[in-house]
Amino acid sequence: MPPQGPPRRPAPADPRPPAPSAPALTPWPTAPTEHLRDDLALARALAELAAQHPATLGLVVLLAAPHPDLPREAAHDPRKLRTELLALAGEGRVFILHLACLADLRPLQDLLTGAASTPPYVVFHDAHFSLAALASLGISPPRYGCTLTAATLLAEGASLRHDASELATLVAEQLHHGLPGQVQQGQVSPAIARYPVAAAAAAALVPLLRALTPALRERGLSRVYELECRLLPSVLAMEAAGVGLDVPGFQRIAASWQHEKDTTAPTPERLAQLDKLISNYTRWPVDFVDDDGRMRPHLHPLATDSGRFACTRPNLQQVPAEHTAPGLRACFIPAPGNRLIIADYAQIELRVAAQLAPCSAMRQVFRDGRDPHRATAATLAGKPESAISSHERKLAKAVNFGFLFGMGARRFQEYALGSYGLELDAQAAQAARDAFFATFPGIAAWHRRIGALEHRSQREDITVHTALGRRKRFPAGHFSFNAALNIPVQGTAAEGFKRAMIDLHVALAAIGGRGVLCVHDEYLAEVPEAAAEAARELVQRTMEAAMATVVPDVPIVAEALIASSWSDK
DNA sequence: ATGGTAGATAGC
DNA sequence: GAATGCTATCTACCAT
Repeated sequence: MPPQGPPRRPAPADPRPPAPSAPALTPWPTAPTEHLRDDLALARALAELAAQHPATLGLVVLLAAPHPDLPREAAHDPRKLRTELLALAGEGRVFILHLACLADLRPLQDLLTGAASTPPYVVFHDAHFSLAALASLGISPPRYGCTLTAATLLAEGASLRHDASELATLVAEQLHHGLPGQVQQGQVSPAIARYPVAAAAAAALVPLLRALTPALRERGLSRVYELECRLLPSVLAMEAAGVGLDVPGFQRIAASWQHEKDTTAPTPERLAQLDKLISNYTRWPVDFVDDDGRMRPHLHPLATDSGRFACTRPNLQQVPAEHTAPGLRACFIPAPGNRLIIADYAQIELRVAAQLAPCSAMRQVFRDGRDPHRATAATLAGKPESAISSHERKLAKAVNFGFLFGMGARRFQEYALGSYGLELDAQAAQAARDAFFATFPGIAAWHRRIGALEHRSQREDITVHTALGRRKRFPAGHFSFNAALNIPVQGTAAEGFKRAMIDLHVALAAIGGRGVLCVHDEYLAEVPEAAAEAARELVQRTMEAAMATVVPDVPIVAEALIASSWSDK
């Protein structure tokens, strides 16, 4: 049961001395382990457990050994491997369920879903992983917690330091690596070999979460912990749904890149771009398209410091847009008889920044239904907003996005040229920066406040947080002004988006639709043709309402449209 | 061979 | 005083 996250970028050097080496996994008394190898034993044991009305259970999933020809990165994938053992702990007892010997899992289903009474609270170490494994057994516990989620949030984006968090990490490490005695070739399976560790971990999970919960509360992390737990069913459903790919169309596009490279003598820049496209995407149909023509990337809701999702295998959050690779997004399509709903937020980062800074001028722009780019352009050009040309607005858009998160005038020159094709001299760049801060004084004050942390950061840790309390800690000497501006904004937007995902999962199911992809502030769903217009409005309203709960003082606008592919506008 | 890092480039 | 940020993945390179 390793943590399921993607490979993280290398952690920044931690200035503190290394943590003492992990103690052996013996802080928890291990109850005698009871093996359940037949349906009768399972039914009897779980009936005893249920009779005691255990409020809280610990549950650990061990997958079967991967087939030798399975790609290594799939070796811990609950979607690709069957579950071999469950370790279930509660009321001082630990059961090992040998699933290969069990034909009828209804007693487990009844216990975990509370068929007879209130469902128990099930503690996982990695709920995302464990719920995926249980889902493939047809079991979806409605009440659960997650020690990995708690530990990750308590780490605050820096290296794990909290004692209890180290315990959580230890559980995962032991499960992954700490085999008690090496597996002998041809003897027991790796899962069987690990059952003592799984049993100990299952017994540890309840006290572990009990230790972590007050820590979450003290750090103001309870709300974001609850959010991350409640989010998981929508993530699992989205991963299970995947998104349809027009494989022949995709292959035609890939072939056209190859053709262009051989035959058209492209510029060095275009050649580099073509090489990148070819190497990145040509193998996608082979590597990532399932037999039903759908791609099912792995979503990682907790893998980033900001709270945004990461996406891997493949990363569908960086599929080239129309201007980079014409026709590519057109290959992402709904199932037959369905339409796509494509929805995203309008200027979400500016709106969140207006909320958090706070900046009354920027809030007022949005409350008036005005355009923030025209507002900046008006200051810049000394004209009323109504008289702004499209060129002036284009410049102001670069100004707003560039300076919001602390870009300097010099860097802005390159940015304006590279991203917007605008040539500016140093004076014009500085004037643009001045105009931005003059238009939005609340933003300027916010930047000054964050800037003032710089010198404190030399000798003490600095922590910033999002609307729901997600924290990012910069260890002393490792402060980043720009990240301190950006992370609360990105993170707050991510939290509103995650709330929307929870609500959309429920709302779409009611009309036969389902979410298929999420890209930071963009949500893709597929819905039956006949429900498309109702779904479009539902998605738009749901997204706006959810974001408004974390950004209450600025109007939130989401735009949703009905489409036949991802490229439709 | 395997593993880690830097730099480039794609997305929002 | 200045300073966009957050990602994943590819290639090239260097180390073991």
